[in-house]
Amino acid sequence: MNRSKKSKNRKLFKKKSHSNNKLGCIIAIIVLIPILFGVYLYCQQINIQKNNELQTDASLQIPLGKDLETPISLAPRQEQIIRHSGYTVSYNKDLKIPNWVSYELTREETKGKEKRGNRFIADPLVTGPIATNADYTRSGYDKGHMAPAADMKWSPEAMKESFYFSNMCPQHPQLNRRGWKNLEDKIRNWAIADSAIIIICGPIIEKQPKTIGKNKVVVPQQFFKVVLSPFVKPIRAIGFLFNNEQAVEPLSSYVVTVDSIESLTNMDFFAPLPDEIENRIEADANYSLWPN
DNA sequence: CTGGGTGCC
DNA sequence: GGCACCCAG
Repeated sequence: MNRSKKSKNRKLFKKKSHSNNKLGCIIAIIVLIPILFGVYLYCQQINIQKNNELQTDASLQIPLGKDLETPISLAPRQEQIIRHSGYTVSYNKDLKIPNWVSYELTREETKGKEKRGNRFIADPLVTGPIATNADYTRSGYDKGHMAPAADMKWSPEAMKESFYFSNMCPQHPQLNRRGWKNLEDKIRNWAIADSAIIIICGPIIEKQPKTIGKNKVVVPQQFFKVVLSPFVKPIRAIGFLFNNEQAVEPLSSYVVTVDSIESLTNMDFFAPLPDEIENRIEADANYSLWPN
């Protein structure tokens, strides 16, 4: 009896120990999985940092972030600067069009799948008059996006914002649907190739501009686009200038220096860059340096 | 909302 | 063909 009890006890003990081991294993796994996952994420982070170091010339001390996207106006003018999630706009209520629109497009953002919205509406953050659909209807001009919808596929919010009239200019159909669109397509490819691209674009207005619609929406004479590839070595920038008319020539024929667009618009682009770098890249207009 | 138009990869 | 820019009704 004694023996039997002892044996039973031992059995019980053994059984208990076995069950403890099992429980221990499960707990260990539960604890280990998040730890391993954390380590994995940390390694990825290191990798990303490493890649950025590889792609960026660290010695240039390039300040990253929104400031590079925001041009400085050298001449006073009507403007309301609005930062949307997908782009920043300087809206001009006197002209009923933007002075400029800027945003950064990353490689990741180009992979977005959000569908084109097509709902053109007033910008809820604009104070003052703004264009309507009726102003554009049968005007002979397209509602031309400055920040294109196709660059906002990464977020429903950004997609919606891109259809605000603060992001729209009267644009010749044969510019909007051809030269301008071709440039947008090209820049998307550059964003993929160079990991990110900073884009600033807008209208150029003549002295006595034509207007359309009841709201007298100003019809720009020209459109500019300046592009910065901040993560390549050497860093590069390029400018484009289109007349607001049919644009069917190869994109290279619309290339100008960023400097020349600064003169035309009285704006300073990419000011946070070290002067030496800024001066060099803004005087350069070499289309062949850019990815295909 | 749908249908139609055009150009380009 | 699909996608991008749109237009009109």
